[in-house]
Amino acid sequence: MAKRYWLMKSEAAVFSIDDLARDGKTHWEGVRNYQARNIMRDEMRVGDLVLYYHSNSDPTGVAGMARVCRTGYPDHTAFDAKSRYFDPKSVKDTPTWIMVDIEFVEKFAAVASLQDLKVNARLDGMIVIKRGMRLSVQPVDKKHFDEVCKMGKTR
DNA sequence: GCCAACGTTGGC
DNA sequence: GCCAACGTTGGC
Repeated sequence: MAKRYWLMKSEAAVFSIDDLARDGKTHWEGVRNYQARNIMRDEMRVGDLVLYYHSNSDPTGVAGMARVCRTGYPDHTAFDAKSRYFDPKSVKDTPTWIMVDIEFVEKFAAVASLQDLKVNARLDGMIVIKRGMRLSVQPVDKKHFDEVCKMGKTR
């Protein structure tokens, strides 16, 4: 199967590209949206590349690149009553929520800001720049992926 | 099945 | 901090 490309959002204050660089890899826990879950459960493969997006940040935008290193498996934080991601409706036999693991690839020289993504005609149609788009795990066309990487490396 | 109310996301 | 857009819930 051909390699696919994704974008994943994280609040920079919660877990940033610097945190990922420090730790090397991480569990992508806490996704509580069915569309995003379905992507992680059904579509992500080891080796797929990920644009690492900082939301609620200054600037908000793509801060680096990561790679999927483990395919979907149950998100254990949903079972933990003390976790902020606890979901009493998710039971261990039939887990509602799924996570993947991703590993650090690189931090961009400069954040490819949302503002810059929006004005780049080569990125027309990219999901993340659509108004009101909240999906935290989303597919990215290869041509868009390559263009964002170029922006991150050359600015 | 409809849809109003509610909670959350996330840009600004 | 504000608030628009969105997803989910629950009454009917």
